[in-house]
Amino acid sequence: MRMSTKAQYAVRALVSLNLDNGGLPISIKVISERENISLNYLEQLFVKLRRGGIVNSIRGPGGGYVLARPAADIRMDQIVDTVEEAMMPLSCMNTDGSCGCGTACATQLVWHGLGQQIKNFLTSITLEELTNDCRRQLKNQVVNS
Amino acid sequence: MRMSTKAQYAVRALVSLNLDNGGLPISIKVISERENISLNYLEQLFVKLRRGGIVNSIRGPGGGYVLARPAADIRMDQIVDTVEEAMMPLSCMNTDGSCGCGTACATQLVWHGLGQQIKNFLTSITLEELTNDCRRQLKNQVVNS
DNA sequence: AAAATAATTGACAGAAATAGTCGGGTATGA
DNA sequence: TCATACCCGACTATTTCTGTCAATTATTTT
Repeated sequence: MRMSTKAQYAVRALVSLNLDNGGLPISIKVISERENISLNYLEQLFVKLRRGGIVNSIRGPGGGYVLARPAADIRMDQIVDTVEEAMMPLSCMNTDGSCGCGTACATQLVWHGLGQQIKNFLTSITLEELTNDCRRQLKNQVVNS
Repeated sequence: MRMSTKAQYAVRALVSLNLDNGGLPISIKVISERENISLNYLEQLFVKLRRGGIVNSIRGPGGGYVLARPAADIRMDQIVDTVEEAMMPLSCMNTDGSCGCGTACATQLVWHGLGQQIKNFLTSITLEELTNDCRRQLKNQVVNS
């Protein structure tokens, strides 16, 4: 059971994007340096995020990316779905969607239920909340130093 | 986000093992045919399951595998943990466990929380429950045919 | 208009994990 | 002693993940 780095990077990058809002677009070059993620790899992710309607791009000098809607309206599951193709490509499914098990198969129910749990959890968290958590952490770091 | 076929096969195989209990051991050859899973691959899984204390093996003719304890005492998370090495090898962790993020990183909290959710879910289901679900399904199939 | 900036795109490559195979070995009951 | 069935390690193929490179297109500033 694992979550791809794609999803992890995408979330981090979006938090970073939302963190420092003067309303101005931020280039992925900046995010790449700040988050220590390969520039070219980030590009790929942002292409998907743009197509998925999570961010808008602004070209030319001074350009970059901005959120396509308020951070409070962007949920974790949307980010993950956009960046990874299939969440839980699952089970004893044949390519046609039928069950390839020899015996009747109750285990499908389990994986399906698990998928729902994950989905529910990710749906319950917005980018705004996540960013606020991050702001709190940053503040604590300053206080402690 | 995906669950390996290892985990899926292991669960199916164990349900199959528990389903047909005359108290007699069942060979993986039978399970392999019944569940349509490669024999040699199943062997690998059962080696792990045995080492993990989920099943016991009985060698020689008429031998096979039996559950090492009552199905009601075998939980899904134990099966998955036994058969996959690392559940959620996670995050922006460096190899030493520290956080490799440039900025303070709240996203770790999310993945950690997600891991807990998954764990909780899998912990809440026993092999016995799963097998009963399967028995119900089989009964319905007979009625409908 | 030209130059500079920055997004856009697609092709490609290396590494790692996964899935599955093969062949021989060992214990055991009939 | 023979057939059965587990035991084990090495090997291979495939896929997915992660990341790189190069060329292009669009936009703004000068």
